[in-house]
Amino acid sequence: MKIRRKHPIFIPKEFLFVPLKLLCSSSPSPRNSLFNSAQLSSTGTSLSVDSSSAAVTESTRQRPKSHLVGVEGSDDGKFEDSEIEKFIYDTSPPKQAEDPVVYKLVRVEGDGSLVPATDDEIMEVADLLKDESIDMDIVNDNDKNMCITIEESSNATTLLESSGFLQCEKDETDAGNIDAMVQDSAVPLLDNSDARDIIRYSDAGECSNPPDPMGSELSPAAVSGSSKPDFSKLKGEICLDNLSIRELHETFRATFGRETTVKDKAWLKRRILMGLTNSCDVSATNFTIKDNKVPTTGNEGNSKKECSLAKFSGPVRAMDESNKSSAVENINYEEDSQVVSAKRLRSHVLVDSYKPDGTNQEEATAKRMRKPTRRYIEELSDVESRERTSRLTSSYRGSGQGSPQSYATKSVRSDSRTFVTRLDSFAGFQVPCVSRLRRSRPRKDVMSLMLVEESEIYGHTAVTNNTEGDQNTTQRDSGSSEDVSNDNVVTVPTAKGGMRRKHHRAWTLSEVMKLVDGVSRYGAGRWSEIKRLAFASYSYRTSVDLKDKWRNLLKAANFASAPTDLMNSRKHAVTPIPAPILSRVRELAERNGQASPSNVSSSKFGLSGRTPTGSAPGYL
DNA sequence: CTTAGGG
DNA sequence: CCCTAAG
Repeated sequence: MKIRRKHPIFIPKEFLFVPLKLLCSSSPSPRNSLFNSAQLSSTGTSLSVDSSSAAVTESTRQRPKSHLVGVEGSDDGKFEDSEIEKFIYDTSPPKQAEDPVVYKLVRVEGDGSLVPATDDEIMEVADLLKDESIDMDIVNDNDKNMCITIEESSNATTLLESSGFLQCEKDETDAGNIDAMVQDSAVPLLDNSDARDIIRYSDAGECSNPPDPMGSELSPAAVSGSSKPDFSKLKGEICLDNLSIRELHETFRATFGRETTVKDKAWLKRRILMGLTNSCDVSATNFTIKDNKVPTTGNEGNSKKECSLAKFSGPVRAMDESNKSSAVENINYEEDSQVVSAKRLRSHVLVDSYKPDGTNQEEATAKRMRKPTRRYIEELSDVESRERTSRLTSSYRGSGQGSPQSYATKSVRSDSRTFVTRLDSFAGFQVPCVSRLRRSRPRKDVMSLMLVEESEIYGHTAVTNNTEGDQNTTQRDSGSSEDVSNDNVVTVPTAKGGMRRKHHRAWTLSEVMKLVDGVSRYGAGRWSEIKRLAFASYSYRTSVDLKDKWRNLLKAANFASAPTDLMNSRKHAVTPIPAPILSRVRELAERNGQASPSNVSSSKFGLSGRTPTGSAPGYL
């Protein structure tokens, strides 16, 4: 048998696969009512808490903010839009002819209404599916248990990476294995020539899932119960509130094609509603971080969700995890999903394992703990690491630098296997905190600087004093700035065998000018002042940095004054500091009674007179 | 914490 | 640039 891997299918958020049966049942109610009742919105934000569980349960994972609705239904042809028909795969298996599942691709409008997808849109999605080499099997077996498998048939590595999806059945680092698998995997069913192939019906036998997925994993009731979903409950206005548990169960079965033993009415309702929207916005919308805190406490909704999620067994949890991962990744924090326990994704999820009392909460919590961040990982030796960490803790704490109290707990393996990096105090979440291990400066700086700095044109003094703008973690972080952390970080071998980080950020001319200006204004030595006033925007320059730079400038200035050749060579090579600036430096140095290192004797001696250089007299 | 100086 | 010793 072919080896197949379940994989989320990524569909633009505006799109939905909606079973016609549900979408446009012959009921009197408008076709949109169903979804409106579910508070479906194109952004998915209103689909809070419950959507997650629904999504998870359906096991059709996709990128947050995508909706993939999969519910059984039959086409009663209410959609007149002919183009949609193209998307319908109406050749249901012979045996299932009486009750085929027909999906339509629809677009979700901002107001939550559904609009039949146009040809272009269909193709778009189709291409999407195809590009990702995914195919989705919808198995409709005799028991009416729906089995949706999304399989990935190529380039697992890329996909996994891009989706933050964890390699489920394999070892994370085993790329080769993946490749091998990929080659073994099924040829995509998708064929550009026919979008309908995207959705395929097949017998249970074709389901690549482990044998007997239904029987073994579904509650007995599902098997023994009436073999055909009862859609009656789904017709017309959905008014779940008025339904009894019993009815809810019916509806549930109609919606998901299987039974549930859950007794929780509210839960059932949510599940049913959400099952229709099947959004994976879990983390994206619900896990928003506010004020550096994850609203877990006191938020019934969230905690409840957690519970729900926790209820699901392995596969589901894995997906949940991946969800989070990708969500996080959307904010652009690279990470290795390390859902260690991630099993394979399965379409048939065990909803039935849900228990209203929320027993496994800790498990969920534990799961959420892992939040890999590949960056800023210390590769220091244990010794140094410890040293540094302790240092950081103590100084940061006391200084009230205000950065989230999270510390790199460390470690990476060169083989790309990243491990836990940061643990945040709150909610056991690891917040993608981009604070650098920069000594004495863990806060916002990182952000603010990126925006300014490099943008400056060399030699141009136009220093956009962007105030300490606290560019919050929310925005940005995409292209531009990364460098700060990535590049410039050179590891220098230490005597003890450890490696220490060396952040090198070349001083731009404008910075130098600012520095000179600052010195002239506040005087050399008052680095903290200068830093605060003149370098407010250059948060990455510490007062020490300024001091060092000034020292270097002095050296350069005094050195450059005499030999021209050397100066030139240096100019081109290292720091092309314009003569005028050096002059000023010299002038200032002299004014401040600073002796240039290399010139000590001379200055000390013949300082009675003004410095020879034609420095602008009376500057200041 | 800020400076100053050495590495 | 980092580290540390001194106010």
